Amino acid sequence: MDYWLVKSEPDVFGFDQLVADGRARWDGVRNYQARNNLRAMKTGDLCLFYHSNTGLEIVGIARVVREHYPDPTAEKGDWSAVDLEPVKPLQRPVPLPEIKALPALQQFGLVRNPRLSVMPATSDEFFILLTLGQTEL
DNA sequence: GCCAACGTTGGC
DNA sequence: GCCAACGTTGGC
Repeated sequence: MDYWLVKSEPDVFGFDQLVADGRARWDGVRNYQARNNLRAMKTGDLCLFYHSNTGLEIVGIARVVREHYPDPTAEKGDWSAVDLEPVKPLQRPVPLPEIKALPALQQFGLVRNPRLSVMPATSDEFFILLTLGQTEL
């Protein structure tokens, strides 16, 4: 089991939308590093769901329900998508400044490379963030 | 709306 | 293959 963090702008597709839809195709990624992370996802892996641009907090947990396949929104190039379903919202969203301030999270992708849209998390990082979010699996 | 950071492109 | 220019992302 691996852990990840995915970003989405809530104005475009927020966690509430994922809950409402029950399932979503995670497409439109056009960055090789992010794409390679998508390709490394396995069914059952868990993703922290982060709201970028507005919100700036981790708001929920999602699960990979379909492993990577060619991104149907890509007109050219070699891009991939996965499918996600919601697991649960965090009882308490975890804001970015709090993540940046924690010594234990200095290696976390959100802190080290804030522009990457799909990134791995270690299990330590994942569960620290769940604790901050006052949420259990 | 600005700007810093990063990735990508293209000329040489 | 290097590097400058440009575009995009995302925090502030």
